[in-house]
Amino acid sequence: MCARKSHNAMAPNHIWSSSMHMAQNVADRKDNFVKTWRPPAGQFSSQWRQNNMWSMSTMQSDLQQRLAYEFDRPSGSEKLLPGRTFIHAHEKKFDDMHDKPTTPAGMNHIIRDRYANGHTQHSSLDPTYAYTLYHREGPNQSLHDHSHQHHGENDHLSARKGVTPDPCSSVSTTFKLDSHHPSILKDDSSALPAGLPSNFSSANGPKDHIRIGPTQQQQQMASSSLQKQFYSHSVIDNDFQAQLRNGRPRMDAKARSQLLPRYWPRITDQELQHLSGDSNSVITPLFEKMLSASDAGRIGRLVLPKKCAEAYFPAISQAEGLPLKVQDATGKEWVFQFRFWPNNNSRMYVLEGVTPCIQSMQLQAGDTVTFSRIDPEGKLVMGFRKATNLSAEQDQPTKPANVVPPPPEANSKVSAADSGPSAAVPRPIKVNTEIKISSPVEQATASKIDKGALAQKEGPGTSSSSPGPVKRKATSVGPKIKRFRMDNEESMELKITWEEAQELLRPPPKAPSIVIVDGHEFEEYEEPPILGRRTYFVTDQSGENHQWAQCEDCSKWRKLPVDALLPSKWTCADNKWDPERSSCDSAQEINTEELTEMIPIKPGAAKKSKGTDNIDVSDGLDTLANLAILGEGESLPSQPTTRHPRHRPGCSCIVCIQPPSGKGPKHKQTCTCNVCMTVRRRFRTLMMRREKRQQSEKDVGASRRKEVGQSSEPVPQAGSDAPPTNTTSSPPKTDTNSEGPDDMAVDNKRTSSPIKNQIDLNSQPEREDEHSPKSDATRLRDNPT
DNA sequence: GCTTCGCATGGAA
DNA sequence: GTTCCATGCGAAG
Repeated sequence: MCARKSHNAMAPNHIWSSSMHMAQNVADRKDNFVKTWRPPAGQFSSQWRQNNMWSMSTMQSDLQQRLAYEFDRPSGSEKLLPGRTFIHAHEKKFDDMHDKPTTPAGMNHIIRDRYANGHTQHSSLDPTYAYTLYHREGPNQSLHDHSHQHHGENDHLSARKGVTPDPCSSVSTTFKLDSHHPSILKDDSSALPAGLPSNFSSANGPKDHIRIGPTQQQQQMASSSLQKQFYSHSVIDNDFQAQLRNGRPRMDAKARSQLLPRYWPRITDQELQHLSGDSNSVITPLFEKMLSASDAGRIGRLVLPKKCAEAYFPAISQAEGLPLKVQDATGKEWVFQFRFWPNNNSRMYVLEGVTPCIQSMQLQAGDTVTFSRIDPEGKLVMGFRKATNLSAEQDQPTKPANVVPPPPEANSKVSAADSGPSAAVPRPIKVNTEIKISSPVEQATASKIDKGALAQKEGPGTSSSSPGPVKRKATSVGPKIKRFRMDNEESMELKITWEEAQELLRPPPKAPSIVIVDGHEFEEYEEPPILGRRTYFVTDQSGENHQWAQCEDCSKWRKLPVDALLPSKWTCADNKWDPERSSCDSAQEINTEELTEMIPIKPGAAKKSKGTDNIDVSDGLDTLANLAILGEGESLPSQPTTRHPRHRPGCSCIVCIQPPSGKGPKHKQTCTCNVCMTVRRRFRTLMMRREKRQQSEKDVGASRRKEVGQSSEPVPQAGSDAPPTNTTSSPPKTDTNSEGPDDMAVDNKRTSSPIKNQIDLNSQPEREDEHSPKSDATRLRDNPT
C-alpha cells in the first residue's frame, strides 16, 4: 500500500513507469511526454510500449522493488515481473486462483514444451489451453509480455509467461493474424535498449500467436526462422478456433486474475480480423469496457478501469495526462486525453473527449468498447460491440467464456470488404437490429446520442460499422443498468410475478437428471420449464376428478384426466384421452351451462381470442396454478402431478417424495436433515398462512352471503382456493393417478396437509405473504382470463 | 445560465 | 475494510 501510494505520485502504470524510468525519468517524462508527447503517427503506442517493454529488463530491479507490494495484489502482482521468483508465484497464483479445476498440470509444462520445441502440440494442452494459448509477441508487448525481456536461461520462463503472462500482459492476447515482421523487428530494434539484439523480441517472446491467415513476410526477416518457429505452432487447434469463434476472453488465466471479468476482452477472431483489417497485423486485445451512462453521456469522459489503464496505457504522472491517439473501428483516429483524477488515495483514469468518437460509433450505455493493440503499428484500436441480447450478455460477467458472438456474416455492415485496418469490430447485427432500446438508461443515453451523434465524422467505414440508431438491443450493462432492464423489460414481458411463475411452471418434457446432494436426490432439468394450457379441475358427482380444457380451435370444452398436462396450444385433436372427442366436430360432453356451474367460465370467454400469446401464457399459467393448488388442495389430494409444480407425475425427487412428516423412502419423521427441516419449516409457514387465509375468506364469504342472500357460488375450480374447493368435491384420498403404493401412501399422508405438496425449497416463504400459490391461484381463478 | 472541469461521494465488488 | 468506479456536484470559465 505504502509503496503503491508512493508510486502513485509517480506513474500509476508500473509498466509504463518502468519504461519511463529507462527512457527518461519520470520528471522528465512529465514535461516531455505529457506536454509535448505526441504519438508518432501510427506508431505512438508501439513507441511507448517498446520503450516500456525494453526498459523492463533494465528496470527489473526497480520492478522487483515494486513487486514487493504489487505482488500482494492479485491484479498487480504479476504484471511486471519477469523474474523466476515471480513466475513461481504466478504459477501458484494461477493454480490457486484460476483454472484449478481445468488446469491439472498447469500451463507451465505445456508452455515449456512448446517453447522448447519451438512449437506446441496443442493436443497436449489441458482444457485451459484455449485460454492461455493467446500469445503475445512483438515489439509492443511491453505491457503484456515482460518475459520477453528475459531470455537465455529465462527463455523457459519467458515462454511460460507467455502463457501465463504478467497481469498486464496477461490481459492482452496477441493474435497473429499474419506473421510478418520486418517492421516489428525494425521497430523493436529501434526501441531496444542497448545490448538487446534486434531480434530479441521474436526470439524471446513466447510465440503463441494465433495466426489467422497465411504467413507472408516472416521469411524475409532475419529472425524469421525464429518467428516461424514460434508461429508454426500458432496454427490454431480446433478447440482454440472454437474459442475464438465463441468470443471467449482473449486472455489467459493470469490475465483473468488481473482484471475483473467484465474487462476481459472477448473479441472473436472475426472481430480481430476486422480490427486488424490488414491481415498482417497482430491484434492484441487489451480490455473492454461496457459503457456506463456517464461514459456514453455527453460529458465525454470514459472512465477507464484502473488496472486496464495502468496496464495498457502509458503511465502518466500528472493529472492532466497525455493525449492518446486511438483508432476507432472505422479507422478514424481520435486523440483522447488520457488522464486521471486523484481519488481516495488512488486514481481514476479517464479518457476525455471520447464523445465524438462514441457518437460516431453510435454507442450507448451498455455497449462495449474494446481496446486492442495492432502490431506492429502499435496502434491502439478502439473497437466496439453493440450490446447483444440479454441472455448472452448476462453470461458475460460470470461466464465470459461462453459468450457467443454472432457470426461475422451477420455483420453486414462490417464485412470483410470494408474491413480496413480500422475496420469496425463486427457486431451482432441480427441481434442488434432486433432488440430495442428498453432500459431507461439506454433510452436516455440513446436519446442523448441520437441528438448529435449521427454526424459521422469519418468515412464510409463508420457508417458501415455503425448500427443505425434504431439498432438497439438488450445489453449487459452494469449491475445497475441491468437492474433497470430487469425492472422495465423483463418484468413487463413476464406479466407475472416470479412466485406465480414458480408455481405455474411445468417441467420440460425431457427427463431430468438426478443430482444427489447430501444424499438427497434432486432433479435437475436441462431445459427450461414449459407453460401449459389453462384447465379447470373439477370433481364430479361420483367423486371422480378430472379437468376441463378448452380447445384452441373450436373452444369446446373437453374433459381430461387430472394428470393431463396440456401444451399452451391445445386442440381437440390433441385429446388423446377421449378418442370420441378428439375432433372439433365432436360435441361438447356437457353443455356450457353445466360447465359454468363447475368452472368459472366467463360468459364471453367461451370464445376467447386466439393467437394472443399473452392469453395463452396466461392460460398456461392458470393451468399450472390449478395444478399447483391442487397439489395443496384436498380436492385432488393424491394427484401426483401436484406434488411439486415443477415436477412431473411420478417424480421421485426429495421434494416430491418426501412428506414433511418424514415418512418416505429416504427420510424418517425425525429426520433433521436440512431438507427435512426446510420442508417442515416451509410447511408450517404455509399451513399457517393457509389457515389464516381460510379463516379470513370464511369470514368474508359469510358476510357476503348475508349480503347477497346466500347466492350460490359457482363451484370453485379445483385449482382455486384449495380448502373450499376440496370441500366441494373432496375425493377419496386414494389417488387414481398415483404411480404406486408408495406414492399413494405419501399422497394420502399429504392430504392432511394440502399445502405439503406445494412445498418448494426454492421459494421464498417470506415473499409468499403477498404471493402464495394459493393466492395466486385464487387470483387466477377470480380472473381467469 | 450553460458547459466544463475537478473532485467527492457512495454503492458495489 | 479496502478498492474501484459510476455518478453527483460545486467551482470555474
